[in-house]
Amino acid sequence: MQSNLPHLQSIFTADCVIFGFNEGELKVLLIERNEYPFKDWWGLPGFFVEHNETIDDAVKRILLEHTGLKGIYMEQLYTFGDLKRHPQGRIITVAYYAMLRLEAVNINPKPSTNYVRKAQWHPLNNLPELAFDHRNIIEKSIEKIRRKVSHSPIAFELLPEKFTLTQLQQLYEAIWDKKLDKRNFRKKMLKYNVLKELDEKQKGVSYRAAKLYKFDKRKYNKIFKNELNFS
Amino acid sequence: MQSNLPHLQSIFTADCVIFGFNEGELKVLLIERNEYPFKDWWGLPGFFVEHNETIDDAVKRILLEHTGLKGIYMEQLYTFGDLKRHPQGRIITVAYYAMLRLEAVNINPKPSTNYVRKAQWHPLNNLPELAFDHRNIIEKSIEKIRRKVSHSPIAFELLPEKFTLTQLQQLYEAIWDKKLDKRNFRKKMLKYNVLKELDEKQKGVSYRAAKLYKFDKRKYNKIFKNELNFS
DNA sequence: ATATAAGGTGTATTTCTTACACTATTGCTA
DNA sequence: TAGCAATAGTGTAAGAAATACACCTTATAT
Repeated sequence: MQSNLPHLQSIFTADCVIFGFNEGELKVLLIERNEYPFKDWWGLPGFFVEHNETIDDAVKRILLEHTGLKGIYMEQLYTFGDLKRHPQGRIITVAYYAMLRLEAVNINPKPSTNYVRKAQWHPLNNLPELAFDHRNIIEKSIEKIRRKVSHSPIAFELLPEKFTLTQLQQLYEAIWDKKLDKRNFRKKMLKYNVLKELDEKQKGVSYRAAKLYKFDKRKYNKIFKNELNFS
Repeated sequence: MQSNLPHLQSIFTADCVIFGFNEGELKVLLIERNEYPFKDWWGLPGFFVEHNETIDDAVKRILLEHTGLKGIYMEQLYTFGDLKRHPQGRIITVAYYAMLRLEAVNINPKPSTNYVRKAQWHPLNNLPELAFDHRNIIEKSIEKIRRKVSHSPIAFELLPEKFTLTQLQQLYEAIWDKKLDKRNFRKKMLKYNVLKELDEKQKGVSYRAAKLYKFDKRKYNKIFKNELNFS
């Protein structure tokens, strides 16, 4: 191969769609922008990728700078490249998504970058108007997790470590936006044999407390080489 | 929103993974490169995206210039951005894939661009050494179509308009790289009710000729709002 | 003590999946 | 032209999974 080829640059951004689940609702983590374009608007955590970092690294760095979140595993979703999506020219963006335990993480109220004023969870069903094509990116993400949740146990990533079967069911209902049958749901979930029943009950509720369960990752890895079928 | 923002550029490429099916084998369309880097190597059809075209448009244009193929519907697969994937610097590439009826299309033996010497089908199980990270891109594509073929009838895109059930079965066997039971396969396929039996038989074979079938897209669209489950 | 609110449980029916082997048809060739 | 070679085409029984459906239990609050 010939050397001394011209060195080319590339300028593009990476955006993060971070899902959480709380009080029976799916939430998305948004930031309030402190810079043009779309100054003062809400949008996804996202920024330019540097020349010397992979996209995977960039998206982690950006999430950390914007929200304080660290060590989150994100998956690539899609690359958006409409000509009009960015006012400064055709800037493509590579979008990533992740699902996490909302109550197990701390959002930094004061981001480490001046480009962002603050980060905040917003219910998926009641989003503000968003910068760029971020609304569209979120919609694509939710379609993705709907497909993904059918054959892989990602839903557990959204729940606290110890959860009740009702919480688990509510999560599936929120993702699919439809009601499920309680008995059939439990039968199916328990049959997969990836839940570990704990000797512990819910606390602080004013009705009969439910048993708590844990997702048993070891059992899961043993039993399923490839894919489950939660649907 | 403030105007007079600086105008930014972006330099990146788009690559095409085009699958065909023929003689019981999956094939990929490769081009022989006529330019540095990787001059004389085989690789995927792919090139730089212009500033005034969407990625979707670019990938269509590039495929046409490299192979003569027109009007092919491609879906985005993934964006690859390793630091070392391109010798001219960190050039990311947005990969697309498509499946098509190999015998229904004509590959242009003389590409309309000087960057490419010729285009040719190669069996997936016997690929030459490839430029850049194109091997990796092809592997990701085959994983994608394996997942996709389980819940959507894309396999029909690879077959000639009229096909036998054995051909259909061989295609699924090639995609999943495993043998299927003939009786169960036929039962399941016919039950979905998206095949139309024709009054016609295979010709030119030296054994009992098989019935020909067509994929009935109208039936499909009527019956299934969302997804099938071919698995 | 009673009301409230959610937890927790089983069965019958239907549908889907799987495993499995022989006869039928056509063209070729000795 | 007999028969061989090669693939087409077909059914059933058993087990697994999906679905539809309603009532009693338990903890807390008043």
